[in-house]
Amino acid sequence: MPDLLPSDTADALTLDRFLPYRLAVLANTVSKGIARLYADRFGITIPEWRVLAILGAFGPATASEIQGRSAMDKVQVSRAIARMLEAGLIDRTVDPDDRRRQTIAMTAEGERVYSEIVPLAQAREAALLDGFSVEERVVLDRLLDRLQARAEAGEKP
Amino acid sequence: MPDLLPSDTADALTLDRFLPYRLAVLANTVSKGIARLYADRFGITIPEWRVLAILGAFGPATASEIQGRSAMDKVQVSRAIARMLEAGLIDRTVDPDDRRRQTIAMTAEGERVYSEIVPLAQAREAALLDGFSVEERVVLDRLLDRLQARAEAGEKP
DNA sequence: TCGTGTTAGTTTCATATGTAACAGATATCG
DNA sequence: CGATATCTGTTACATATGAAACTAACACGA
Repeated sequence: MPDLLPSDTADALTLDRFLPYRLAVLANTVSKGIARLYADRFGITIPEWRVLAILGAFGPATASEIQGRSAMDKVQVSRAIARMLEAGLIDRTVDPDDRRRQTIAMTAEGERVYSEIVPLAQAREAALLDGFSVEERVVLDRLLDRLQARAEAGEKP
Repeated sequence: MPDLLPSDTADALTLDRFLPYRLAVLANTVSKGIARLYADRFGITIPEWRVLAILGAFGPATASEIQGRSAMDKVQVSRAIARMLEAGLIDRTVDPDDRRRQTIAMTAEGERVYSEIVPLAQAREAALLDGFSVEERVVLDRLLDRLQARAEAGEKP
């Protein structure tokens, strides 16, 4: 019998078929694999990579914009920024109109690291999806979006 | 193509469509939702819930068996066991044939907590899949298994 | 039975993380 | 104006985590 179907045995729960557990294990396996791509080579962490990815995709941004686009909380963003400033991957300039805000931009070094990581990350994503047909990728894409929406909907009540 | 902005480069990567990132965010959203089910009410953590789930599904087991069935490392299992012993949810008996091994079993209290959590967890899983047809559940099930296999395959090389 | 190697499980230590408190800047409303 | 609220970002503290060192028990060959 396939899993994820309404169970006939009412109270049995097999951990390795339990969707939240499977998602946690899968995400963890994938994250570790990706992190190894840049942890050793560039000495950056997952939050730092995410900041780079946001800046690479959208250009300079404030910390709160990065936060909004990355599902990281502001403490994670603040700490990632601190480390990246230290490492010379980004610089920041205070917004003259609102001196609370600081616009973050990649340095030339940050751009260089970014442009090296992106192909590695994309190759890893492609490897994950190796053997998936176009149709399967579309289905996966939609199912993940729906799961995310359901997960967020279940948060508030 | 002019290279005015990083986002103009051909190989741009949009974080919120990047599969590893999406999996991480989804798993995190789901895990937090589930954890709230038992964190407040029963005072147990995710590793402890996993130990309970293993014991509930397979019966008494040693720490290393729990480890093998749960994708947790032995440190996590050891710490979960220590807390659960303290809380009276499990007890352990030294294996007379091999005194390094300790068989872990739920206490009556552990069984009670387990039997209360299982329906909550299953309801949460059902809520996640609400609106998914049987066919969609089957497809999701298979895609997740294949992704997990691909993710593990990408670990070694 | 001694020595070496292996296994089960625990502890240590350095780092990562989340919550909450915080400081500084701006916004609002009387 | 001026008091208060709100926003941006940082810091402090307590807890969680993972890697590696460690202890105790067993295995097995010389």
